[in-house]
Amino acid sequence: MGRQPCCDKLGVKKGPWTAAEDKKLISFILNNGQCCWRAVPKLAGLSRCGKSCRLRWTNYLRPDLKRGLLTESEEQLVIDLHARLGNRWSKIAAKLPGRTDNEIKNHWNTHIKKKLLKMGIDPVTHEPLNKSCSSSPSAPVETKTDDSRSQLIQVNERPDMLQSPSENNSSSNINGDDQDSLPLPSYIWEEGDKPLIDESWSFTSNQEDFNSVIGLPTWEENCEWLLDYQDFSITDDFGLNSS
DNA sequence: AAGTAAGTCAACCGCCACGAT
DNA sequence: GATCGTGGCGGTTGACTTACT
Repeated sequence: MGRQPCCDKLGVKKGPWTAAEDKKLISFILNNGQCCWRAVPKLAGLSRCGKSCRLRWTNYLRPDLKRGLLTESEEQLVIDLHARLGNRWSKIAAKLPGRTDNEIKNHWNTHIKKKLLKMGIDPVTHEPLNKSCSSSPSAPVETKTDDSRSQLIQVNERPDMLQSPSENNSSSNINGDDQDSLPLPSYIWEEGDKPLIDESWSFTSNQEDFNSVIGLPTWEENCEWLLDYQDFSITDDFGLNSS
């Protein structure tokens, strides 16, 4: 029988998104909220598949995303959660507000995996590479022989970190070098636009309280950097006005 | 300066879960 | 209960960037 493709492949654009496409998608979602993704491309005037639109939105355009590298504590949390959950990136991402599963997955594969291997830890089992089965993978406790292990213990002993990962991040500067945590490309926001906080990415009933706890910017803050960013001479019709 | 290797990350693909019918 | 449509997830790819020779 076979499934219908999520969208007919003919005439569907693939590859990197352009600024104009981003803008179309954003303004559509701002005006209509997140509805049936299959219909979004048609309604928004995009030659993209609905899946692609959803991915672009959730992984890149969502206004509540943090950008830039994961902090030490976020990384540690990812390691701990991975030890418990395995490759359930979306579950792990759910514990790190402002981070996407794709981002965490990428970071795991490019940074953390290597780091663990260097430390002599199997990134799959979270066990030391040289000894195979000293303790259960889901319980990284007891041994305090090397750094990473004791770090795991630290996290495990702090279940509070699971509640508010950035609490001990000195959250206002969650990335340490947060300046390079690139903001959402602001060319896509109209000045004065204020994305509606859809329930799907409202974490609590009181977004502001939540943000203040976990270190996410409020909308006002978001708009501030958006406007600041616009001052960096991003002016033309959706193209980046580089240097 | 040019060529190559390694690293990074946005985006795609295929599968699965789940709700509607 | 079976089928269909849709959203979501995890694995993978490939374009691009950076580091190295």
